[in-house]
Amino acid sequence: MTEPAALKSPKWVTMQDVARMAGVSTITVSRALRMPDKVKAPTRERIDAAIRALGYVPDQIAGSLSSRESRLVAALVSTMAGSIFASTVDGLAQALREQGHQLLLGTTEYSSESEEQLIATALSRRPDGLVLTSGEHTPAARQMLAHAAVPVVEVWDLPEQPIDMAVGFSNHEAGRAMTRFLFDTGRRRIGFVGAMQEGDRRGRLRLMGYEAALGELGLGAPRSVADAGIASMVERGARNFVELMQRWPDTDAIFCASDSVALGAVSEARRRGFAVPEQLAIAGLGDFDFAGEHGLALTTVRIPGYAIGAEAGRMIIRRKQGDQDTPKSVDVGFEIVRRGSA
Amino acid sequence: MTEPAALKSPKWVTMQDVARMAGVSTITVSRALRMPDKVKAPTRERIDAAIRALGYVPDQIAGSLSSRESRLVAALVSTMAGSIFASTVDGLAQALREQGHQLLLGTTEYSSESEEQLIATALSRRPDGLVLTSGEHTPAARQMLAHAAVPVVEVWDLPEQPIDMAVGFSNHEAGRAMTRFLFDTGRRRIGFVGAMQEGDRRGRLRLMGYEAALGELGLGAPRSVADAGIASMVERGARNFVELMQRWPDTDAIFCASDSVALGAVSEARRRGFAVPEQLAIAGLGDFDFAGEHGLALTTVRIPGYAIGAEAGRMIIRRKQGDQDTPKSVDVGFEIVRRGSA
DNA sequence: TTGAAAGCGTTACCAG
DNA sequence: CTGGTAACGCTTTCAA
Repeated sequence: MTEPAALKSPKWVTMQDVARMAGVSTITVSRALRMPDKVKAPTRERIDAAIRALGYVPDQIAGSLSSRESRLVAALVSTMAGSIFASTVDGLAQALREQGHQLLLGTTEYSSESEEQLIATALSRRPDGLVLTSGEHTPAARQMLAHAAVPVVEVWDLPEQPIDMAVGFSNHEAGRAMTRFLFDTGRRRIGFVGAMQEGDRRGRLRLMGYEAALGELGLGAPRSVADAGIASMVERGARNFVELMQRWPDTDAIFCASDSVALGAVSEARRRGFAVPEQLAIAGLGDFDFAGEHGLALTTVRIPGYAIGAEAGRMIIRRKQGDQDTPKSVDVGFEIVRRGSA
Repeated sequence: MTEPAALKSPKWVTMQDVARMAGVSTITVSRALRMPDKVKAPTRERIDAAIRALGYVPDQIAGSLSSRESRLVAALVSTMAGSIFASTVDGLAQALREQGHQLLLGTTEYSSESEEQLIATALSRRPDGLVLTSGEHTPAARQMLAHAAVPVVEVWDLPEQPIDMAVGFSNHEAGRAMTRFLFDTGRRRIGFVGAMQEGDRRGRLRLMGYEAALGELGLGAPRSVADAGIASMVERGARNFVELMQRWPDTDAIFCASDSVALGAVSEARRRGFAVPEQLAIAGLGDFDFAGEHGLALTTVRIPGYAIGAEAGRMIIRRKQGDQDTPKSVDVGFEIVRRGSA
């Protein structure tokens, strides 16, 4: 009850106020802010002085409504936990800021709403672009996005039928490449751990790449364990590892769907007395923070997550600026990084 | 060149269009959307039908300008990489969505702009609240925030002079508690690793807590190593570990400023043949993803990061709704979790 | 180089 | 329960 006035009228300084103080019209203030060259120096200086004196902060909401551009890009990710999208979001935020745009972040995992709902909520901000990490979309969602005519970038995968644009790599090839790498280091009884049954397109693709390599190399039937009901990837890695070794005790190498899964597998393996990598090679995918040489020293498939985010941001901006030949699909590739675990 | 029209006029369906189709005025559509009870059922149904038929998505920009509420909360974090704020952002996003709000995320680390600039940019969206992770603020920044009269929540710390509200824990107490815990498990020559010289208030506080405990327990002079120029926390942990053991070879326990630092220290220690925890106990802080029992099994100070984010979101909403007695400061506490490393 | 007027799409405020 | 009218704070467009 001490400051009802402040609550009732958190009155922002408006462009009008600045204009009055500087003795010009609002449009001139607007110009001084956005195209300083088009305003005579003395005028501009008076305006700048007024802005500082009043502590004026432009109202982007009004600006956006008027100019019909929000300078906002929305990104929808499952979770930030688990390291997967952390650097991608960093890269995206960075690229956007460099271009004077901001990031609207939505997380989907703990949400009961459908993807359509989430997309609709994002679209209600009239973003200049949308970054999607999910990989699979309902026809309704696709239609909604087409209808909105907003640049869309799908990341961390290269869908055959991208909604609009995509920045990522071939998860299938990555799975195949690591399997072949393990083969090249002498392993012959290679298992796979950590893909989920459903809603995990990327994991499934990695698994399929692994299976393809197995076939090409004549390594026999796949040894893979998947499951649904486990919360964390690390725990999944630990549990699936145990199951895999029970079913195929002579396994000499395990490729994990991600570094988080690999962390669980490596930890459980060491706990159970397996010598990693001598007795059992374990490899991951992602090259997450903790996998580096100063940390777990995990042999992994490095994915340039930061670059994915940055490129996605740039593509949206370019498209927005009317660039006709923005690439539809950018393959950032991957790289096998051999460290201590395989 | 196939659809220049679509590019030139990504014409959004407006409330006007819906109103026309349903044979009502726009304000009735608006009401049907926001207060369905205040609209007669048949009318509402016609409106809903029109909305679906036209694929209408409300324009929050216009709505915000008119209602003077953005339903947007801005969060400024240093980076998403490094696991620290991942679950806090998840918690925040989740709490906000439950209340019909969205998250505007800004990262500061790779930015050359000052905090003032970043805050100003955020404020230009007229957010309903601001979540700050930095810990230290220039007088200009504080003034700007005061001027804006926007709810502000500082997280992961409990400043003595919060700008407005705070959700966190005592970093000093946490440092003290872990040091005492190490003492209780029999360690007497305890080192500290991983605080930066500057711009790292929380790390400094943990170090001070460690030093305080040392004094109280009569454990002699601090053994701490800090440095500035290392990129990743994991690498810092590895490097500082080496330096610490060179200067004080008889050290029998190390408390690390964060789990990332601890990961580096543990890894380097094992690489150099130290038996962890028998010969050398190593503890971290944070209870990050990778530190769990299925992973590194790191003894650590668990910080409820998700809860911090969720509570911050709720506080902003409550404040916005005019709750007079929103707590100024919420201590979420911490908890020592003993696992394999100490 | 500057300005006046007309929106942008929605919601607040009053009427009916 | 429904609607008319006037904002909201800025940018666009057209003139001067």
